[in-house]
Amino acid sequence: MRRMTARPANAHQARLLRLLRDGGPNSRAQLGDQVDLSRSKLAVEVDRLLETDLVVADGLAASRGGRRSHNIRLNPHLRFLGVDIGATSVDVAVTNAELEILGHINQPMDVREGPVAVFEHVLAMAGKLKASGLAEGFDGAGIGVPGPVRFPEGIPVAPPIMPGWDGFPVREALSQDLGCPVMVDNDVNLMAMGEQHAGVARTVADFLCVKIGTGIGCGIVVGGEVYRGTTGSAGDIGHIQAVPDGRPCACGNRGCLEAHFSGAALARDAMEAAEQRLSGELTARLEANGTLSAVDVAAAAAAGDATALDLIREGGNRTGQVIAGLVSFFNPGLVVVGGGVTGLGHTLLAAIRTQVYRGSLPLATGNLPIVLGELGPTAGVIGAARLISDHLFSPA
Amino acid sequence: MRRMTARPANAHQARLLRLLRDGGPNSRAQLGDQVDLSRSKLAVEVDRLLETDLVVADGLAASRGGRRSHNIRLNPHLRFLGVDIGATSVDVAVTNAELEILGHINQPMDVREGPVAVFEHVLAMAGKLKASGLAEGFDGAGIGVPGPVRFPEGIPVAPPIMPGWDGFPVREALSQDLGCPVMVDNDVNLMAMGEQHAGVARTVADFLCVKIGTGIGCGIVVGGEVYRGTTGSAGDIGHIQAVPDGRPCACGNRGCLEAHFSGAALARDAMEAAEQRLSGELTARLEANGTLSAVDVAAAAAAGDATALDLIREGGNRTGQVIAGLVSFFNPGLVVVGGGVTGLGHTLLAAIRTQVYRGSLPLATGNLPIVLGELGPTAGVIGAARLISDHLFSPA
DNA sequence: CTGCTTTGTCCTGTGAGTGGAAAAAGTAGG
DNA sequence: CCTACTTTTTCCACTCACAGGACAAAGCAG
Repeated sequence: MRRMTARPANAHQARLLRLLRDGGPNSRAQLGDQVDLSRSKLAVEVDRLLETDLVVADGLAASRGGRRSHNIRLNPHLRFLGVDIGATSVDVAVTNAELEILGHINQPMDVREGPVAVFEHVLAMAGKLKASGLAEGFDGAGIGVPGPVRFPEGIPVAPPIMPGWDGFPVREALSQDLGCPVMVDNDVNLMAMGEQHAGVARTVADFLCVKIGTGIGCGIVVGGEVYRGTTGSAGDIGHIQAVPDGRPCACGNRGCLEAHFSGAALARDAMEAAEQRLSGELTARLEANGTLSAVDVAAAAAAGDATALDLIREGGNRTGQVIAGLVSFFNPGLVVVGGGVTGLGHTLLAAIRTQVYRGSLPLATGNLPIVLGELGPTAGVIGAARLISDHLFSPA
Repeated sequence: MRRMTARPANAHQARLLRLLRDGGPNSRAQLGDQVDLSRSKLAVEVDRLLETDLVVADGLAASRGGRRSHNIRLNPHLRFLGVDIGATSVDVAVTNAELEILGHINQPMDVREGPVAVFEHVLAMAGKLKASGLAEGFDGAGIGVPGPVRFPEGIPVAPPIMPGWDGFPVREALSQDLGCPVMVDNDVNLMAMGEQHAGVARTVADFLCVKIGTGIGCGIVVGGEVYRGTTGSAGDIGHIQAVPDGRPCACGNRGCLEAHFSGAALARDAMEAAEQRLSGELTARLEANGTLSAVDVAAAAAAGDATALDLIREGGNRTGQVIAGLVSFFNPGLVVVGGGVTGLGHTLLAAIRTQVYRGSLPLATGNLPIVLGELGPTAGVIGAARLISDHLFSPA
């Protein structure tokens, strides 16, 4: 199929496209109820969208008591590619225009291999998805990278954990390789957008999305829009000081949150505990695999191992203290906790909640849900698809 | 003079009013350069504004090489009232429609007297300004209160330092008493708007405005707009934990920033030091006045008193550590420090800068100015006038 | 006094958008 | 099957905002 290049010609069309994206197939009459346009105007704009092929007719809707309305929907052949590059693995997914995941591949990989090597893999994965018949091509792609991004240009800037990416023109390069429009953002921001689109944050305008993976970051959503800060590094909370004169961190300071709790820190702590034979469960796992990761800690905790639980609780406390400060400052309507370590589940969440509810004022915490993300590993790729669709479904 | 009740009829008129407010008198031709409207359309809108009396003709402009253009300006009889209620004093000012201060009164007062008593004073002060011939009446008033506000309704909610104000309908009551539209906001937010309108933050879209007075608060500006949070308590950084297991705070926790550094905390520390005879300067002042305030510490520091300087430095360090965290999180383009204790000047600022530049990542601090507010005690009232003018100069 | 520039006004054309009328396509009830 | 009522869709005339050109008014430079 020829790829779509059309873009909405005006704000009305953009509005309609987003309604169809978020609400699925819809009758013309239903659309009319949601936008404030006269029937005539609506008909004109819908007809123009049909001409662009972005939208197709989809039979007749059920009657609402009178003449049946014509259904329309986004072209079912539209395909978005969502790419979520983590520190140690990559997720690639294909979605339709309604941002439903049609296929999803995860593959371990080290970002430190550099952009060229990583994108080779990504393109291969995208190729595999195409080959399995899910897509003939892509109409747009969203890319998440684990570091700050100069958003308008789609270029990583000074990313601490991915040297070699600094200044690499991700957007331009991938746009070339994929032959479609591309948008690039921080992986944490994409997770926030994912949870906003299809997860727990659907109805909240101002919220925080804390992602605890190899590192720790925080997506900030203000008035329904991701806030990226002046240089694109907003939400970089991993290097907030959590422990005065605490552990040395890769950034040069001491006591950074990330040095005390994150996938990497947790694995290291677990290894230490295992070597000191503090925990039978962890020691056994270490001897079995030769190494330990956050997953092992989660499993040990699930098995009731006290040491593992203590590690999680202490990390949750540290994280909760930092979040408590952010809650006081930002007064969000929701805090979402996600990322790799969410396998630690409710032990972690309980520790965070305790600290936040204790450390912030009642007015800020009174009606503040603190919850785990709903989408797990798909949040990032859904957010990526959402990013590019927001871009494409806006007036040219 | 009859008070103006007119409001702009559309976004174009609102735009023009704001241009005249921020840029002063302007010729029709100059306005044409700034808005993207045809000359005919512009002429129509300007004529309509002239009819409303919000705008008046103001002679001929200098020639720009051809026919001279007609100047127009906001009606010079328009008057806004700016009220900044602090914990221990109140500022009331009259401005013209260009938000220039025509008269300004400050008066000591305790907010804990409650809203009725305070507003009696405020109305008396407004009356005094009227009596001195600065205004015949007010076309709008902005009110700042030292606590969280449910913004749309203009009602304080659960303000810690002003019991008795909780739920008091400030906006409605004052609107009645003054006979003009009223908007209410947190005093810190108003300070931020003041510095944005006429101070150091004129050209910055995303910035933080830290106000250190009796308490500590932080105005958050995102994309040029004040961010107030879900319940109106955003920026309430006084109760972020700055010292683990630190001093007990009025809020019930320990180690809150406000308990360790603020006008009140500083005064108490100074008294302690004076009583222990650690500082001749402070002891002398204590004996002379019977009490000490932040002003005394500032004076002692200016005289080179080591104890006073230490107090300031330590407070600055604590504050700087908290701000460092906020900078990592928010990635602002500017940090403004203001409020009562700015008398402490560069000693304070240096301590804050040291902590922020040390404690945040280079990408966030690389090009981050940290400066003192430019407007001093007038920031609040200018911000208040700006608040109500933004409201009035928007489409009805 | 003569060109040239800028500013303001007038006027007409265009395109977006509204809202009513009527046709088309249903449902519900006799 | 027919009738009365609903909802949806199309068609059309009308309004309104706005752009942009023509032209007059006003000023500058020589």
